[in-house]
Amino acid sequence: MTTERSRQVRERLLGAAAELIGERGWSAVSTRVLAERAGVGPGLVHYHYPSLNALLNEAALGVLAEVADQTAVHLRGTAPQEGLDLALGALDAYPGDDPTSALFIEAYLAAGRDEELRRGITDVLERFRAALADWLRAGGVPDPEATARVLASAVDGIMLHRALDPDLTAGAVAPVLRRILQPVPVATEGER
Amino acid sequence: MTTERSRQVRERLLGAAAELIGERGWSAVSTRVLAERAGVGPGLVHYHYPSLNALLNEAALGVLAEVADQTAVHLRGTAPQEGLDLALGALDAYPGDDPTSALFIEAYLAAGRDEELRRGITDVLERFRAALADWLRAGGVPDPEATARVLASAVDGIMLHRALDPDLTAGAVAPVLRRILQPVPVATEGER
DNA sequence: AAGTGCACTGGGCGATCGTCCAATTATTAG
DNA sequence: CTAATAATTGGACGATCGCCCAGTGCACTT
Repeated sequence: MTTERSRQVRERLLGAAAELIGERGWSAVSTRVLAERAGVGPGLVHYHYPSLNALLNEAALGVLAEVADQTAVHLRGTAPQEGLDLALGALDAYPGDDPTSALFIEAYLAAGRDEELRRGITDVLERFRAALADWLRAGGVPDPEATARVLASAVDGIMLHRALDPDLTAGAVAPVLRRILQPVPVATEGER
Repeated sequence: MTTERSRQVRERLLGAAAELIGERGWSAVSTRVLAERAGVGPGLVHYHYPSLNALLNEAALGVLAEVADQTAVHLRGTAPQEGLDLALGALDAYPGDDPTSALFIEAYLAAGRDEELRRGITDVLERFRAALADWLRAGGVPDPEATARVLASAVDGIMLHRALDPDLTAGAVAPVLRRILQPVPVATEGER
């Protein structure tokens, strides 16, 4: 039987893994530093998980799913422009060189080399894109499906670049990204 | 003295490094597999380069600079819409799960953990963003500086997502991304 | 108190890591 | 052709890797 204490240990291991993936990079996380960060013996990793990689997969997927679902919930019910500002503001909490931002990118890369992780991330991403498309559709944004894809990619791209370009703040990005949410050439009456 | 033959060997080492970074990930490239891929003895790596990481830095930076400069040249003189289609078409040559795409992302991540690499990539990126901004300005796109930043980020983000979303083709992305290049509906661009 | 079983420790296993270096080969200078 | 220098090899070094496992501690039942 699995006790409450062991559940807490697994949680600490997952938390330590999420930190270390971002700090050191996916393939540079070792069982020993992971165990040390979690405050347990080195052998515990392979007691609770079949392999180190399985632990890393679960840790990364957990963080991704949590951030994605939480973002989708926060967006629900807001107008496109308002929601965009809100999402970008939340993005400002991740400076780009923090462990969480790096974890996202590391997970995407690792997914290209691990079939199981790829499936998991694809599921999370598909759900997030669907929620994003619904939100865009409700806001009257044209071509919501394709727009959702591009928007999700662009936000991750900004997260990726932000570590190398401190000027890439939400304030600088928002006015440009806003154009994506507006209908094409035909001049309608201005909002704002 | 450095002979022609040794120059070719260094080139083969750099080429092998660029491949392996994309295939295995930055921190999973070892001196021995690198030397084997380049067809030389394992000791040659540290004969030509002070460390393995120095070789990886130079290899990644070389590819990045080449792609960036080449893209900037191709864009020069084209109209915004036309150039965007051209750039996205060229992007289709990288399916997302190919070594070159992954190399880009790996290099960005590694830059967060290596000060020297960070400086090198920042230079390349700054040059590319400046060229992109000039091109946008010539095309009459509003706020060319910020637009260039967002566009560069978005393209990298699409490259990142493409490995996980085969539907993210140039054809699906272009119509959405095109909106970025268009002025906002209401002519007067007020500032706050 | 003895028994049972999960949680956990710490060290051992062979493999591989980055780096270094003596020895060997290829190239060039005199 | 010989001497000198550059280029290259393959193996050694200690450290670290993922994984495994015999042994210990602890909570709970009987």
